[in-house]
Parts: sequence; structure tokens; C-alpha cells
Amino acid sequence: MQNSEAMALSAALLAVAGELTQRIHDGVVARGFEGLRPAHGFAFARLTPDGATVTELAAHLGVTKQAASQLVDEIVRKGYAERRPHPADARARLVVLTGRGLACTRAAEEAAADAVRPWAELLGEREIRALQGQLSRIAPYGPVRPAW
Amino acid sequence: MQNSEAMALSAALLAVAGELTQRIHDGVVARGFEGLRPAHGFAFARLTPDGATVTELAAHLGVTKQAASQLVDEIVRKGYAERRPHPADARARLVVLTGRGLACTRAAEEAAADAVRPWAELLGEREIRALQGQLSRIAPYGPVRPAW
DNA sequence: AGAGATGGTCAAGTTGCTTGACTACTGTGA
DNA sequence: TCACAGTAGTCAAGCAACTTGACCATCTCT
Repeated sequence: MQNSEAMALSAALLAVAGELTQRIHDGVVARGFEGLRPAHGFAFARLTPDGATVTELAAHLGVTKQAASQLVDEIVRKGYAERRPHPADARARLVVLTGRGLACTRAAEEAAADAVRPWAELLGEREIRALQGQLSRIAPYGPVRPAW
Repeated sequence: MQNSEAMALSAALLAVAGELTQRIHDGVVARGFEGLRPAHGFAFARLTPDGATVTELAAHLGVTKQAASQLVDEIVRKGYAERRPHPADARARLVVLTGRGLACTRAAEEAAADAVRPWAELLGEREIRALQGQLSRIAPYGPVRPAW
């Protein structure tokens, strides 16, 4: 594969990712969950279903634990999560989603489905499955990087 | 398609995009082009091959023209681009890449090829072509959003 | 029990973006 | 032809999300 082809593939992938991010975010806002940024969504994904500590969240997001702590402050203040004492470590605090936080993740799933639907109409259900399979196989295990 | 499936597809896509962004950036740095962020890459893509005005760049990046102007200041100061008088409009200035800027875009293409190569080994050349085709068909025409 | 490692927060500084205000130039219509 | 609304670009100030550095409480290992 030539370099220019790799770049074309990369550009298409990044363009789709940017569009998808924007659509999910817009859909979440449209469902009444305001004051959130896309980075919060990546945090919510790590907090379901069993919660996580600030340090785990920081590793997942690829930021410092101070930044993760500030982000938790924010979603706690807005009622999406709460801090509980950690059952096994008195230093740590377990951050868990509230009912509103869970409702927000469901809204994000709906928004994602809305965003993907036009792809299915364009490519067909079968091709979408193929896309899902391909992406899953090349997806990394490391931290999701919420900024570029 | 269920919401949770759409979310899984979205998560895989965003994870791959994040990883790809990081790898391209690292590859560019490894080839000796420092002091750049991924957002600069999106700008370079718009500046090739014929240059662009600050306002066009701002629209492409989805930011204000002040932010685009600051970004141009930065890449001019670092020797990647230069401002020229616009041939047809005395208000505007045409921002064009220097030789170093072009060399940097070639480095980015090489880095993209390096990043994609392991995918080809995993999926096979044929599947990569399919992926390229699928993504190209669902890629938006609007501004690339360099932040989420 | 003591020493080093780890979880979390407070404080201060950096930076990339925003909004607001302004100048220079364009082009359209009376 | 010339006034005027619109556009290109910059300067300035403010904001918000992140960073680095310092610190205390608690865990873990020997």
C-alpha cells in the first residue's frame, strides 16, 4: 500500500470519527444532558458498570490524575456521579454513576444509533457488520485519547 | 441494529482513530518535526497543494479565524509555512507551505503508512481496501473537527 | 515497625481557544 | 462614482482544560 493510500484511509477514518463524535455529543445535548463534553463520555464508559477510582479513570483517559479529579468534580457537581468510600482501600474513593449518569449513557447509546443509522442505509447492514468486525480487530487496548 | 451495537461500533471507531492520531503524531516527531500538534496536520492537509487563506483554514478546522491565525503564526514562526499577498484580494493573505512544510506532510504520510501496515497484516490487503471503501463512502464533507 | 509506593487533593502556571473591537479592503446599487 | 454593507485579518483580553509541583493519608513489603 502506498503512503498516499494510507493517508487517504487515515483521513477518511479521522473525518468519520470527528463527525461521529460531534453527532453523539449533539444527540446527548438534544436529549437534555447539558454541560458535558465528549471527554465526559469516555469517562462514563469507564465508570460503567462498577465504577472506578480517579487513578483508573486518569489512565483510561490518558491524562494526569489531577485532570481526572477535576473532571470527576465536574460530573459530581452536575449530578451525574458520586464519590463513595472504596470498599477495599481507605485511600481510594470509588466514583460511580448516579441514575442521571446512567440515563445519560443510555442517551449516548441512542445518539450513537442515530448517527450510525444513515451508514447502514448507505452501506447495508451486512457491510456495517463487516466494518464493526474490522475495527474491533484493529482497535487498541490502551487508553482512549480524548484529544488530538 | 441495537443501540448497544451502535455504541460498540462507535467505541471501536473512536479508539482506532485515537490510536492512529497518536501514531501519526509520534511518527512525525520521530522524523525530526517537533513543536507540532495533530491539529497542525489537519491544517497542512488544507494548505496543500495551493495554499489557503486564514478564513478558509478556520472553516476547515471548525475554529474561529483568530484561532486559525494564531495557528498560522505558529507554523510560520517554526518555518513550515509563509504568508504571501493574495493575488486577487488585497485584504487576504495566502498561506502556503514551505519546503520544510511539504517535507513534514511527506513524513506524515510515511507515519500513516507505518500505522496502517499492522492492520494490513492483521486483516489482509483485501479487507483494508474494503475498510477504505466503506469509510470513504460515509465520510462527511464538512470541516474536520480536530478536538472532541 | 519502618520505608517506600500509591490514591487523592490543593495550588499555581501554561496554553489553545473564545469573544469583542478594530482597521483595511471589496463590491454592489442608487 | 461614491457611500455603505460585508469580508479578511489582527490585536487584546478572558476563559477553561490541562499541566507540574507539593503535600497528606493509607497501603504494602520486608
